[in-house]
Amino acid sequence: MIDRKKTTIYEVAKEAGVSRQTVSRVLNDRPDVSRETRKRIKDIMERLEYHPSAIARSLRSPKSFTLGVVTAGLKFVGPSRTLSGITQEAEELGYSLLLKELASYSANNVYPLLQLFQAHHVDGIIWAAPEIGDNRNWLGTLLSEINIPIIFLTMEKRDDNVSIVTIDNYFGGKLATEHLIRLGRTRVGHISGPLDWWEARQRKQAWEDALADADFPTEERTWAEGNWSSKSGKLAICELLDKFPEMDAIFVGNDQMALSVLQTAVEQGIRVPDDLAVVGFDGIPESEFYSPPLSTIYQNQDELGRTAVQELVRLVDEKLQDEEVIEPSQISLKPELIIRESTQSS
Amino acid sequence: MIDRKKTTIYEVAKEAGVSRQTVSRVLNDRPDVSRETRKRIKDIMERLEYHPSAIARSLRSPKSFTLGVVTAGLKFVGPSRTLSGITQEAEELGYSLLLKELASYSANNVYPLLQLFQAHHVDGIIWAAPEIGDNRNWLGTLLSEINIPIIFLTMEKRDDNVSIVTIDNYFGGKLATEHLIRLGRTRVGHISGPLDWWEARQRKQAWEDALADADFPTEERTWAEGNWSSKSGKLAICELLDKFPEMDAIFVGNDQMALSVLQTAVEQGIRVPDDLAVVGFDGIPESEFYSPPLSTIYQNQDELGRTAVQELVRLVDEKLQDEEVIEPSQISLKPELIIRESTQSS
DNA sequence: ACCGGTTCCGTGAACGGTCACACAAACAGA
DNA sequence: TCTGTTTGTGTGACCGTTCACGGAACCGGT
Repeated sequence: MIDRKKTTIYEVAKEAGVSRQTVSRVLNDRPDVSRETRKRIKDIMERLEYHPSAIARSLRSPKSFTLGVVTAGLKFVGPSRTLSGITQEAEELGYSLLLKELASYSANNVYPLLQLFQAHHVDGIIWAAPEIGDNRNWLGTLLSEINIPIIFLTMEKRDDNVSIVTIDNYFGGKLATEHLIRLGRTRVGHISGPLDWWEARQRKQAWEDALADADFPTEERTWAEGNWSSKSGKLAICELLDKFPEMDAIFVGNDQMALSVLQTAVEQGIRVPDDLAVVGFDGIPESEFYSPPLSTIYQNQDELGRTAVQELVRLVDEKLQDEEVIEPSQISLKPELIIRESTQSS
Repeated sequence: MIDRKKTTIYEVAKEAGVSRQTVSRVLNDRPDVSRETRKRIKDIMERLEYHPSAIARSLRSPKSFTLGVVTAGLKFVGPSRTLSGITQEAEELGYSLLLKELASYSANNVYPLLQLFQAHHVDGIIWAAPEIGDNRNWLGTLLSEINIPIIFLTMEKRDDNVSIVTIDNYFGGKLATEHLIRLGRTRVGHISGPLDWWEARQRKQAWEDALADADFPTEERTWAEGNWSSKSGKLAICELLDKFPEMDAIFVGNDQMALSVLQTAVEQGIRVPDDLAVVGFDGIPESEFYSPPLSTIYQNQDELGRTAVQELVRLVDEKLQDEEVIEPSQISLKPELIIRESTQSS
């Protein structure tokens, strides 16, 4: 099947009694080859089990059909779901992926990464690592120097022409908080994600704004900060119950932390939703099987990844044709509210 | 920083007044270049912001420093944790990764995949997709024809010389079941994963064997099959409570399904662990925050991935030197029992 | 019989490096 | 002084493909 010595275009050409260029034309489905010759060459390629070398191809031609992907925090559900969407869509569009996971969230090693991608002639780059602290500072300086289309996931809209695909976290936060308000809750607490994450800030801001719109106060003592993990959620809910004992509802920054809220409620004899209504964020499949089932904001990370690939490929192709001036795309996907028993008794 | 037209080895050579070969020698840290020349060339490379083309390099030289990775089910926790370990270790060892996710678990599209990896001149392949049904049938026929080292994750040991790194699922199942037996439970049920998965079969077999060793019977009515998801766990536990009402302990195939067991216990007024002791499998971080906290078998998937990369790189280097006869490695990592309140009241 | 347009195919160069080898200078030992 | 070895450097070919040409054969139309 796969030979020790791989067959090249030359051998196919010799076998068919044509030049290598004609074989190349067949390979790329160029029109200027006669029916019979094409057929004959294709048969020979089949028989010789010839497969073109992607490496040699990307060395010579402007397109490599390879995309670079930067991710971070693969051990968490969100990033890996997104990556899954990316792999599937890339497969369908005929692209391979060069994957890099950022070990830390800091920005210091961005340049070598871009360098590596360029060394591998990737056609485009998907930046799927979360926006944290100043780890996007390099954008201003580096981005203009790069000749490779980049698409960013989950980051704030900008005025410069950067292409972005994101999930509307602010909208999601509004959905969650307004749902609680509509239930008649007036003292709504919040456990945020780490506030150097843009997503965490968006969700928290939405919580504040929604309550302000309804003329309910938010204070320092009505929220606490976690780091997305269940463990941090545990600490946060304990702190919050202490600071804000009259709390009758809570919007938690993600489902993992919300799990700890439910556990703590059980331990302390707090009835959910009667004493405390709980809404999470993410909509992971397990949330339906918490006790009680968790109301949450579902974000379709799979689609996020797929959309990113689609847009990036569009950018790549546009660039290859127009040679100049690509309009950047800024796409925002809307999350959805899922109502379960942690806010509404059945 | 990153120039529009990338600089090549020629420009560096011209600037330094030497031949391209000398520059290449500096690039590869060959000994036969004088101190001063090396220094001068390195400075010039710095100044010109020269970076070698990985593509051109892998076209000519026997090593590409790229590994192919095949994964499946990235949206689940296990595979993505493993992948995370792979990315980190590959990064440390200076390898890039070409990632492919199998859309389905069937075996039909293995050949194109191997073909693709070969076209990209990968140095080695990590097969991190689970062994399901007959999706490893291709091994016998294809493997011998391939000239690229492959390492398999999580599969049964074989007599032919295939390199494997795996977690000892049978051992983990023993740990879990024997723990329950030691607690004095005599009617231990089981919810398995899908039995076309090798891992699921191993865990179930261990459950049977452990109970047999203790002279407790296992019957058709004392277990049920799930598909790893919480949803399937829900169905399974309901079925099992019906078939096997006197059950006083249960070993569940993974933590997600165990979550549903706990939820169902709450709903039906079954006290955990008093009426029913529960052990899961995987040791996901959330399991500590279930109600009650879940006893489980922790498997270090991160290390699994790291080990796989280490072994693969070893194979690659050996092959490059010896030209023949590589001893295959079969490594088995042991999971650990974590005892929490779902089996032992605090 | 001449011309322009298709249709089909081939040749040299290029992509950006590395490999094998040749070779000159410097140094050592006899 | 001659030979042998080490040290440092350059030249041509090559990896496997595509690009920019160029050109032959055939067609219908005048």
